[in-house]
Amino acid sequence: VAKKRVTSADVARLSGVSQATVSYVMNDDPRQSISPETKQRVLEVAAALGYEPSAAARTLRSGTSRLVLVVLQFEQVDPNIALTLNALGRELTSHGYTLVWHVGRLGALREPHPSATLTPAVVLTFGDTLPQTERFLARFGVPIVSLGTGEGRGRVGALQVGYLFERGLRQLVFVAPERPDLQGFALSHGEGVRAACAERGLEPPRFLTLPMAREGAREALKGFLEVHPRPLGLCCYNDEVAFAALAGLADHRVRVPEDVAVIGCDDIPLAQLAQPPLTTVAFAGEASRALVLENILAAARDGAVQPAADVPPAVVVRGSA
Amino acid sequence: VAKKRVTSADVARLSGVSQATVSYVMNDDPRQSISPETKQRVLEVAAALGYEPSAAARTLRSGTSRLVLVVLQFEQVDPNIALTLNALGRELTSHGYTLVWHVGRLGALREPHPSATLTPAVVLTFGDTLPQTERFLARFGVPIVSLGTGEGRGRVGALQVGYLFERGLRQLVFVAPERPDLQGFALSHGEGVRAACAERGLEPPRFLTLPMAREGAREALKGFLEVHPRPLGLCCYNDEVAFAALAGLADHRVRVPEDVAVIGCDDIPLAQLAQPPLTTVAFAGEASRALVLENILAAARDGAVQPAADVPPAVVVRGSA
DNA sequence: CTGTTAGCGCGTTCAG
DNA sequence: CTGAACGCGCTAACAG
Repeated sequence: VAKKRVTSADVARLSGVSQATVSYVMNDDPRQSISPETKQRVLEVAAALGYEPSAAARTLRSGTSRLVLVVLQFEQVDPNIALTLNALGRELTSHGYTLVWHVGRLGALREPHPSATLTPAVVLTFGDTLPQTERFLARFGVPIVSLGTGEGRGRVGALQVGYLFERGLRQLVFVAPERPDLQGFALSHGEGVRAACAERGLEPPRFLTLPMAREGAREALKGFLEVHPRPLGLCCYNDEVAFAALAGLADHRVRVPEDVAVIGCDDIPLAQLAQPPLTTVAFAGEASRALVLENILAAARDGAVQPAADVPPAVVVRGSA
Repeated sequence: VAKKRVTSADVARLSGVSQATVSYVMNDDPRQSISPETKQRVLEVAAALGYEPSAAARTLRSGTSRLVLVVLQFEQVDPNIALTLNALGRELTSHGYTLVWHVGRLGALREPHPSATLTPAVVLTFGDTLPQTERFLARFGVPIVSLGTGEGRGRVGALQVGYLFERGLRQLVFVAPERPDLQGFALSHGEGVRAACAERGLEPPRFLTLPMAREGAREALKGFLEVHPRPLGLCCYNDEVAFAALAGLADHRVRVPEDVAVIGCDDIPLAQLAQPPLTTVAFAGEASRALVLENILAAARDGAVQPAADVPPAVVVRGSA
């Protein structure tokens, strides 16, 4: 059922002009002057035929596509990241670019980077690009724009410690998730917590890894609570982990925040619906989005690689700490 | 800084063969017999040069890319959907396809469908494709594979009602989210609830729309609870809405499940961590994934449009109902 | 000014 | 295993 594509040649023939003219009209080429009548006619024919220029041919010729690829090396997509990317996608659309996502870990496997199949104008990452991938992209002149870095996570640790310290907590814990796709970020977050504790003369934070299954979280917490005296302050890697902590604590009838204070990170939409409402750290994404957009467009134009946008996190105080 | 791309012609020249041979070797063309030595040599040269075939040229020539585009018309990505798509993506990769996501509503706007820029081999949807989009894709011979339909949501309603009915609840409520990107699905879900109630001779379900902000949820619930006698059974559109309901109920000191029973849908990872653990409806995704994969590959090969895969939902009993 | 001709970009594929 | 045409749109050079 091979429907033959409508090509610019078809449009040219039916409107009685040359292919070149069609191209000029379709792209509003400023270096050419086309009479209004011709322009009109070409556009009408194109619309009537449902002509849509072939992205492949266009990319082949111009050497670059109008695609922006964001690589999310996670198993799931953080709601806030989804929201931000959505907004970014809309803005890019209005600039003629299309934002697509590639979700999932890549690396160890022998497969080519998705950008090989996509030839995007720009690749967006979260500062978690492997060196080999960077080289790969550099070879093809695909600029990388970073949306965030491990550094951000480090600062989160400091904020969490600072807040809990002010609340009078002296015994702190870094709670990490089991998810392997997050270990890199978790490491730098944990490091931030450790450094902040040292800075305040607190003893080094304990490290606790919590499964996301309720029973698992309960068990892991049980052993931990038996060994460590309260009050305790839990610096959670993110809000999901904080939910697991909250659930486990509830199962052990531990009072939050009196006996154990819990602070998360990311401020996911469900955070405010936790029991008690989750105190957490939020990234003020809005402020920097314009900057990110600028970076992307600049990179798409002249391949300039900009530094990562700076997103300052801040504590959102609710009931859990 | 224009690095010149390595082309198949370069590889051909350096390995002393024709471009055609390079192509045959790279694609392992079964209709050609290439001597092992030649093959070896070509592959070595290609590797040494870092040759990567141009996706654009390939697409242009063969008329189809190795891309699979999934269109998610939501603002956020349901964790289970993310997990499923991730697994699917890995499987597709091993078949030489690349799965990319386009997230966000499209439609009313004048922008072209992302597939115009991507020329994917297949488009994946959730049965929420607009007729105009379908026509658009049909014109270019891009097959659509559906990963789910509104029907599925209808069946969810029946399951929720059935379960609550067995638990002795007679006064049921359908709780919808405010998110505009979900109204279509919510409608068919609500319809399922209504039908199931009618079938059992219950009075028609009330409809309640709940904001995702805690205060909003509390307020909305307050008015509702004043008017309606308990016990009440809440059929929630999804687990997020159920969390909002749970939070609001907790704020009003309503006992769950004794006074108000709450059942969600989707079984998101956080569901088991709710207070109390959330009873919900889960889709047994695993079973059907192989089928979906088959559908996609078949569609990519010969453009066959298969019926939507059948995913049977089931109740997961926990503490909230 | 208005529009045309012709070649390019790169991998695929058919007839030798 | 090769030569050469081909897919489709872009654009420099050129003609009316």
